[in-house]
Amino acid sequence: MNPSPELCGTGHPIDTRAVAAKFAALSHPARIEILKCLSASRSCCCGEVVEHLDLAQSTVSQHLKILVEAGLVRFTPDRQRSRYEVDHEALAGVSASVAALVETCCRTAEPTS
Amino acid sequence: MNPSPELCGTGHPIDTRAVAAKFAALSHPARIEILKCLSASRSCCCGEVVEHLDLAQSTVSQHLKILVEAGLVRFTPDRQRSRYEVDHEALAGVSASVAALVETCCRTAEPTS
DNA sequence: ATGGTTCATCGTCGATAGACGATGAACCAA
DNA sequence: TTGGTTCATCGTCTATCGACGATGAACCAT
Repeated sequence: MNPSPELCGTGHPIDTRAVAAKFAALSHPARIEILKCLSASRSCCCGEVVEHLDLAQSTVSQHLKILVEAGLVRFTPDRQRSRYEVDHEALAGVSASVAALVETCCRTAEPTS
Repeated sequence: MNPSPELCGTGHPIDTRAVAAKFAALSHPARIEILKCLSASRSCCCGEVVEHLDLAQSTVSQHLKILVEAGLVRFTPDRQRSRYEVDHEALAGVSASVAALVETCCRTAEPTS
């Protein structure tokens, strides 16, 4: 699957699997909606997200877990509530990864950097 | 699933489903590897990609199809070959979508950096 | 025409995703 | 203690993903 960590020889690594994992976490509409919901309220408990999403509580909980495991959302237990908030730095990191990927794919030859 | 096209009320739309679809296309390591391979050679036929990827030809063909359907790769039949090349603009569009999402998710908090 | 490439598609198969309801733990209020 | 919340987890079910080999179409060669 991944014969070499560096395929195109541009001198820019880009951890393929890690990047793909981030994308996978963002590849479901509900999870993007959750991100927007979380950011709109700065932080939410699970129940608040459920109100916005028209999905069962267990389903939302699963999506939240996926986002947390992907490192895009921070989780803080708060009494019987659960605080979820966007990890802005991590999200910015994804943005940077995408930008790097795009740059790699547009720099069709010379090993810069 | 998607009760309103605009959830967080920031005035920034972001088509959730479309963005999620783009991410889904990028959510597999092989497809990212293919993108890097394509960009490294400017354009490839299917067989060239197969050489790089250690996957069956039919599998690679499927991945290429997914990328084409997602609008990230352009396809041009060329005799018995098939030319595949990265759609740089589309890829840049994904990058912009991510940036917009990040911005949306950070606007309610402090703009640290 | 014949044979060799290249590639997309089909059918299959196992694994995973994504949805749900049910359940139980942890917490609060009375 | 009792009862009501909130939430994570479990078990289940269906649908899709991702892999493969086989097949056939389209295209060179000779």
